[in-house]
Amino acid sequence: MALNLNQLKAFFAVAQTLNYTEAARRLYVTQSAVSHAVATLAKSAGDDLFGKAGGRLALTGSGKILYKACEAVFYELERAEEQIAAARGRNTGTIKLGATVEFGTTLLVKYLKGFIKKNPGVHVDFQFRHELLRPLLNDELDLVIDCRNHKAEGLEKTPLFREDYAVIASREFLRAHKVRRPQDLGRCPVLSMDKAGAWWGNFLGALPAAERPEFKNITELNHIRAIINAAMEGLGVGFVPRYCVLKEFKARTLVNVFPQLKLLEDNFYVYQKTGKAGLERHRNLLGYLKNIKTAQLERA
Amino acid sequence: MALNLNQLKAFFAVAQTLNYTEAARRLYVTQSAVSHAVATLAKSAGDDLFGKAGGRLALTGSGKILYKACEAVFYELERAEEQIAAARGRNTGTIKLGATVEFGTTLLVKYLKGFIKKNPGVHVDFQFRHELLRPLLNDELDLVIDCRNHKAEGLEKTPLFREDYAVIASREFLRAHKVRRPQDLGRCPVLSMDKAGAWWGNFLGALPAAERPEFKNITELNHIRAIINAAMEGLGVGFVPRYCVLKEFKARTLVNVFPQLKLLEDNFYVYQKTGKAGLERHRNLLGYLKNIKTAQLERA
DNA sequence: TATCTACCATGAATATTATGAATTATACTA
DNA sequence: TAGTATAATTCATAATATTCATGGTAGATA
Repeated sequence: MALNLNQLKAFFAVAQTLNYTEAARRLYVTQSAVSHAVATLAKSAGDDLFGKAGGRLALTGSGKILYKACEAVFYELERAEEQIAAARGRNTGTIKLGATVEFGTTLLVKYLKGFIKKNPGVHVDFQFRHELLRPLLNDELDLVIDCRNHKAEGLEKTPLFREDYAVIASREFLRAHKVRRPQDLGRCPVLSMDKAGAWWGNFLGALPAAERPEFKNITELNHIRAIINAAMEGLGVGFVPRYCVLKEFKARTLVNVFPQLKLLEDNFYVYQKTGKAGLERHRNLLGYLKNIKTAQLERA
Repeated sequence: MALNLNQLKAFFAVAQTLNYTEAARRLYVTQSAVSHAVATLAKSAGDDLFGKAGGRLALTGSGKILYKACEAVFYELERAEEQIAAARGRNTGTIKLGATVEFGTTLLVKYLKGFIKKNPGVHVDFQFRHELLRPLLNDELDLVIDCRNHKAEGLEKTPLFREDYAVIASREFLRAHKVRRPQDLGRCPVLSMDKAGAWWGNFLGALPAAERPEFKNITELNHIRAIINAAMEGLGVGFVPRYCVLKEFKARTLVNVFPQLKLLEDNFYVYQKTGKAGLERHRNLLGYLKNIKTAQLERA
């Protein structure tokens, strides 16, 4: 079994994407090259590495064993590479950083300016989307900032800071719908990230069962900025992280509907694969991110 | 830094031998190939991996970092390779087993017949020498059985069994030298593995200080079998593990000089690099070896 | 069922990379 | 200073990886 890093890389990419064509794209070679590489590797391993389960590509038992080894091997080599550079006074490497759309576009890019300046050798790429877990798991992203609670094998989670939420609406809307108490929202159009209304969970959870409104009219909007704008237009009440609407509160274009209500808070976490947690550039970025305080966010 | 396993292997071999020519021999390629490989690797790492300290080759800082990574990487890959084979019902791989000369040649080879039969896929190579630690550390040996106490970074030690020693001499010799008590050995020719007489340490340590003989006449012989044969020829008194001379005692060609004396015992240990301890073939062999009881050795 | 479409496998040609033989360079030794 | 052991070079060649062009297959679509 004369192993070979190129073949292992090809195998690893296929294993992560479960798609030869996509793996080839990721490696900047042709699909044929990947196919050849994996075939040769399988031959020298003496066993097929991929099989087909219901039309889909899937790792065989041997494939799974090799995949684990590849993870360890590549992370180990990456670590060594970085250390060698670091020992010579250079920090290097790329961090593919993921975050939710609103947080990323409005705050993260601004706040990270300092980190990027401090670490000129480290390149940071951004991906702002709602789906963050899968890209993290198959190495499309290295580091992810999310307020959702993920659990997965080999994933490391670091708490960052707390965000609190606010119920928002325009002045006119409130007047028109006569909103006084939480129950009143039952008869209002409600803006939510999801049709089921789970998005409002933190709000509902903060209320005694008797006072919980039952939403009749939910409008789905898959971006927080869209919810904010819709609320300003008087299309409904929204529920968003407070840091997103500080300006609007100040400009009085939006109202914090229940300012006295103590809402359950969500925690922002940084997620990364355990194997990557040892990377210096990851540790540096994490250290930087940990200094983010909600206050600073509000100032930003 | 486009790494490559061949280059890493070349580098690793050079790092272990600190000699390009020797590394080449080990990899079954020419010195030129190794030189090329390491040079290319160094270029892509952006730093020299070896430097010369007083004419001797030595790892640079970057080299040391890479060496650590290589260790992890190669052991990881080897483990994967073995697991893949094992998952398909085959046990494979080679174990380079080291032991002291006398123990290895007389007992180990016999006793391991069972293991070799049970594990047809696993190949065992033997190296019986006195110097076992260094070959173990630079991977010339995978597993070493030794009664000496070694301590080194990243080395794992498993106790096997105890051996006890005996002072031996021929009947004629004892008569001629009138040996009755330990002190009498001071005026006898003494057979030892080392000129300094440290070999007899366990014997001397078993005696109260007052009864300790001071050897005047030490003959160095670097094989236990040689000591035994010399003792039989009447060239001196020897000090050897009891299991080596059971036959001679029975045939009355040698005498157990102080049978009543409770000699300090030495423990036999199996040593292996920590990284290799996870290998299945290692675990199997260790399990087999642990079943060795002194009694069985005597029967063998 | 015929026809797409999105995949992956294969074979031959080509580009790239590793290796070996021979030689030169270097450093230590006597 | 020559002698020895070792590493670096150079250049030709062998081995390997990659591409290009093509064929095959399974699932989806009409």
